[in-house]
Amino acid sequence: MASIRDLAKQLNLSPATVSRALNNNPLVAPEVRRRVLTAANKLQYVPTIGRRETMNIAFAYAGDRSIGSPFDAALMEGLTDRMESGGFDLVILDVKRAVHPRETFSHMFRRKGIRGAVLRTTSEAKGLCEQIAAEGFPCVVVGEHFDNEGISVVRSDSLTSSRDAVNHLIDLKHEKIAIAVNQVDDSDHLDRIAGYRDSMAQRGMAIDDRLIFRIAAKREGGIQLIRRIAAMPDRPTAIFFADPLPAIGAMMEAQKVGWSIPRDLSIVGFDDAELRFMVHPTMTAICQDARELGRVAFEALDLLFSQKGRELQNSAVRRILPTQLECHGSTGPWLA
Amino acid sequence: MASIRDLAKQLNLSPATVSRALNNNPLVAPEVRRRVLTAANKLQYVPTIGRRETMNIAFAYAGDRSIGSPFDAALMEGLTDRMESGGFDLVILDVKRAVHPRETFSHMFRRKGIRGAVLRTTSEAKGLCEQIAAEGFPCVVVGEHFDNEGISVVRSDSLTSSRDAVNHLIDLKHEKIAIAVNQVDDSDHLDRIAGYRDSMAQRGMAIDDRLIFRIAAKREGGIQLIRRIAAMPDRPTAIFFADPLPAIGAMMEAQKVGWSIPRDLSIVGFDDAELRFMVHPTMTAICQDARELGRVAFEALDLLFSQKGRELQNSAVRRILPTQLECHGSTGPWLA
DNA sequence: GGCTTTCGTTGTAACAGTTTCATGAACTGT
DNA sequence: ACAGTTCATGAAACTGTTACAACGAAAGCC
Repeated sequence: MASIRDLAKQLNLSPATVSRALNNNPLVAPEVRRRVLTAANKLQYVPTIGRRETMNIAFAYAGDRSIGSPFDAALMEGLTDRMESGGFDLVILDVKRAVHPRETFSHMFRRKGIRGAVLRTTSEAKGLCEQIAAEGFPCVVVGEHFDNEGISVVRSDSLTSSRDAVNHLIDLKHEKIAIAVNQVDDSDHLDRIAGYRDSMAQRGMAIDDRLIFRIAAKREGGIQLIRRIAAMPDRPTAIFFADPLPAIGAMMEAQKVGWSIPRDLSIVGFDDAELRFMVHPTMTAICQDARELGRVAFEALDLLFSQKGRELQNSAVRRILPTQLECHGSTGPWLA
Repeated sequence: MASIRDLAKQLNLSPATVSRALNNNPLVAPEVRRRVLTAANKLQYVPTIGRRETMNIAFAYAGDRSIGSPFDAALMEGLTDRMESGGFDLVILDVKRAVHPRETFSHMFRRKGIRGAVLRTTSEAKGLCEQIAAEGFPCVVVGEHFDNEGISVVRSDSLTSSRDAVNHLIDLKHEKIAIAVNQVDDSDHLDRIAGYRDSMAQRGMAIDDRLIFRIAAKREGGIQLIRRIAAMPDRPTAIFFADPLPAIGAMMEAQKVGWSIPRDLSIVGFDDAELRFMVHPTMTAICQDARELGRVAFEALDLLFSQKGRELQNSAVRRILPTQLECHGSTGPWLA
């Protein structure tokens, strides 16, 4: 509704200055820029081209750009599925790179004609997402969760399925069950640890903190973990991996060391794509439907758009999708 | 350079009508629209917002959308690597979906403020790419090649490395060497067959057409191929796969059938990502650097932009990147 | 046939945002 | 104190888009 000229009138400025402030032109006083930006946020300014509203949605990386992962690809696929019916276009973005020095994030999005963002983040960049949401820009975070109630989130529920995974291993008579989690903390991964603890406690198993491993969420991490436990006096007989790639690395390395899977070691992994079918033996894994996650993310964003007009505060959306434990060939009974 | 008002003046129309024609508004006579579009193409019309040129580049799927593959993801990663320095944004697009009925492709791109496109295509949609290029819209096709000299192409050279792959198998004393290629024809895959034939002929091996298999480029395709050759009286002892996923499917299925790799069967695959490290044993494969392909694609497009001003015709760019044969654990000498 | 109505097409004008150029204020050097 | 420089801003000119009016041709009605 509010145009640049409306903002200008309200702030006693010229449209030119407002435009410059919004575009991060250095030729504008910092104090004036701040006033313009706060006004733009308060009045829910949306840029238009001519008389048409811009129709871009961003797939934005908040932390390190993990584009290239199957998870992200599937996410985008789901997003575009739903988007094109509404005439939206998807723009790929790295917020840290795209933002100019001393520019607000919402400001950067508006400059690019973006109406809303689907945020991908790593744990260390969570604060960045909170900042964007706090600026009042319509955004949905995928795959993380926040204590902050004001942030819209779409993610999978890994707590329940983590319990299922560990229960599955206990049912198979394993007694020394390890868990391997990404070394950088992340609420979703904390859930997986919580699921592990829950299940162990509920089934009356002792929890040995030395069996909770922090590793790099890459193939390398799994390889190194196998080397570590191979040197242990009484090694675990089953490992639950909270990430896809290290699980695969571990399966390879275990076989290289001469262990047979699942006879000498059972492994439960995590899979967003079809990696579980590409290894030998096929991998028992917790599966999340990343494509569906993308679809739901767009629907959440769309809801946010329609809410934005009516009511401003406390309109956060939270969608939690179930994940499933699929049993394949990498887990078996412990016979020793 | 040319604005909507320039076009209007030249065509004796109002700016409004030109804008409508360019935006596929139905309220414009078909004859008038045709005149506007040809003029827009001739004058190399580029839309601007205010006085600023739009800075969008499309990653466009011409055929079936294969977004979700590691190859595409890596391609995008490479593209964005180079793009952001120039202030460009990447827009994901499905041309068939995005184009309105009776709308030109270049027209659709311009409507969305897109300056140039990187085209991903399947073999059956090659004609679509030729059409876009014929309309004079700056575009680069990735991964295909064309007889048509006027189309800019960035691709890997799979001919040489296909020869290397087959030579490698011949060096290992294999005598019955099969090749498995995607069942839909595609110039890049024809190259791989040509490389196979070249090498076999040069080394004095008989070419048995029954050892040239057409399969689906999915994991399933590889699985079914193994079942087929398991039933053959004198089966091949080595297979060269021209696609990543069936190679992996085949390795799995072969081991399921009880064959040991590489003792009972050698396999050379194809890899755009890191799949070769995720299977057991690690897979000998022809590797292409998809990320680099993306970088080069942007550079080609950038070159096209700068050429466009000076000279109109015959400014097609062709970049062919080398691929490499990496030897791992899935190939070994034939001892029978 | 003459009139009105309707529909399709086009132009005018008002609007969106951006940038060039000019203007004035504040600061700096002598 | 005065000239020169730098910085911030506004007016104006220019993008592209759409609401509204206007025009003309075809169709319907008496």
